[in-house]
Amino acid sequence: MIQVDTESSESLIDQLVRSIKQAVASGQLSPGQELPSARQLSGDLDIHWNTVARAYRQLASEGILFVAHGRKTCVRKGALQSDTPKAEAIKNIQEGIRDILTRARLAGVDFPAVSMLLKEEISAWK
Amino acid sequence: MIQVDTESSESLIDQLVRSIKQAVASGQLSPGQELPSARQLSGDLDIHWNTVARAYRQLASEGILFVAHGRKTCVRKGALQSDTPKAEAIKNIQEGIRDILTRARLAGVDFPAVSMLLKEEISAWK
DNA sequence: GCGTTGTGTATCACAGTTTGATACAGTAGA
DNA sequence: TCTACTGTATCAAACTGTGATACACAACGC
Repeated sequence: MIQVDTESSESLIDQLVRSIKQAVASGQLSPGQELPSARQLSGDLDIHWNTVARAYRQLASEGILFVAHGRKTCVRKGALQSDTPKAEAIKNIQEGIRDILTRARLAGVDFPAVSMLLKEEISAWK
Repeated sequence: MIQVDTESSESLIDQLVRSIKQAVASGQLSPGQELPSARQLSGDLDIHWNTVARAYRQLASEGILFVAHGRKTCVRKGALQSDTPKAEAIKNIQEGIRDILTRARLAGVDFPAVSMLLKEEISAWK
């Protein structure tokens, strides 16, 4: 479920943060649910456990996870009740959309196709 | 038109590459059109000109720009006729979409709103 | 032709970031 | 309370991004 690619130019921590956020947003990880320990997950992914611990801490600072010394890490109840202002979030999403449209056009994929892909992804979402 | 943010965590080169790609994809820069020299653009953006030169080279390696020693840099004719396989491009776009849906859900923005934002961006595209 | 000016290229050095190693400290449960 | 398991803190090595600066090629005016 949670994956990283050692070859990617994106840092391991960023990949972990993104991957875990996606798991939470998609419902693969529910509020309250425990995550594997940093050491255990790092073993599965074949990276250093400190890297996982750092990703956990970053997600905690963003209000997604609950992390405490000596205890298991879990998804924060309320991870899905954002505290960031909507306007900013929307601006952020717009930037992402512009980026996708850029990639699509440069790759010769037309915009109706992108719309369709969005619809598909939405219905694939749990 | 081309902008960078020195405060951003994204590297200057990546920002430039993204920004220029967007300009090409949106038609603000047309195939054949000359870009400002690295030194000139760097002056406008208040960064080192070597950084701009590096972004130009990266875009050249991706087939977007035509760069040659001693000559002005321009948008490659055929920048919009991609040579990357469609299947790969679509996978790439899907990843981008998943990322946007993740951000939306975590920010409490619902999916119909995302669809609408996409429609808006598409119609705003030149 | 030839010099001047403008362009991108190459390479080195410094700074910041990412990752790994390892010692530490808190928690839970037998 | 002891053990096994959590996350935390901190230092060092490797890597990456950026800047400085010397170089080489092209265009243009004389």
